[in-house]
Amino acid sequence: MSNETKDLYNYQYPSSFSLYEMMNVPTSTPISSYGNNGFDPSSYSFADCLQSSPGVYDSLLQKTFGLSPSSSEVFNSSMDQESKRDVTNDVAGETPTRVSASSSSSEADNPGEDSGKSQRKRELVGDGGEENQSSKKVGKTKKNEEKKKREPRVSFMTKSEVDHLEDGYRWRKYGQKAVKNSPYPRSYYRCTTQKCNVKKRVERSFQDPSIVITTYEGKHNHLVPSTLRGPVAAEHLLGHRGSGLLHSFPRQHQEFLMMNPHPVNNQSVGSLSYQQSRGNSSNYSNSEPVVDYGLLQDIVPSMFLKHES
DNA sequence: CGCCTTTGACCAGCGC
DNA sequence: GCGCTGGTCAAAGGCG
Repeated sequence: MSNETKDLYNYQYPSSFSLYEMMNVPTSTPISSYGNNGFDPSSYSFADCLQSSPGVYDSLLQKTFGLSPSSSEVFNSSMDQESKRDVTNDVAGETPTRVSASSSSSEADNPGEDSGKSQRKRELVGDGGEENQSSKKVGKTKKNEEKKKREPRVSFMTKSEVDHLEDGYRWRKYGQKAVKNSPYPRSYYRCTTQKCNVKKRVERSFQDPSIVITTYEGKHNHLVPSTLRGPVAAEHLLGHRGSGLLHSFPRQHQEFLMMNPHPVNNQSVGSLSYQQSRGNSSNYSNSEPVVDYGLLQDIVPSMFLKHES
């Protein structure tokens, strides 16, 4: 991998894209109708929204930076950075709910595999071979074999009394850690569906305990389980079948996204304006065939397609 | 009995 | 190299 990094948060995005457009939110729609969850798109930065979907993210990388998401480019999106950003930037005095996401080299080609770490662990526990005696030693050797790879991540900040938001999927908690500088622990969950390695972290903001920060990592490779714990059937909940990152989202966000299926008009939205003159957004002229719309269509179905026409 | 949470231990990455 | 921190494992126990 190269060491090149791109700061997508600080990148100067063209003003010809509206956050509302990307999220298919009618600008005239009052926030209160978004499911009463505090999910306010006007409070998001363009980059935040952009990165809320790896599909959007990848497409923009391609169009803006001319980079292929699957190439060797490395993006400056480590967990620490995003966590710090989420926690430190978003809470104090700002609109509480916000999304951010990051993407790095994906392991999506191996969705059913455990992480290298767990493989290593299993080898340790399993055969009891020569490696069984010194776990640390084994760890070092295994380390070189495969670098840790990260799935795309999406973070939400949601005002909620409960930590673990129902999203239609079944999760198993596999860890909990104390968070530095925070009295609230961080919980680690994994999708219980076999061969689905989607994970999520849930933590409470230490600055505003009413805010739950949920970070999803990976993409479900299956439908929403029919056996929901909640009273609402998953299919009904989501409104349509399919898989994708959208279905990793908390129900509130799904509802928010599903409630806004239509493209927006050209109204100005605070600092985020959707300009008529799309012609100057040459960066986004879709002369090249746009790659994977799977996630893209789930979240912002019309965004780039619209520009393609 | 199956599924889930809890929790201490372990490991990797990173900064100093 | 060392210490810190985030992330994960897996045994043990709880619960319906």
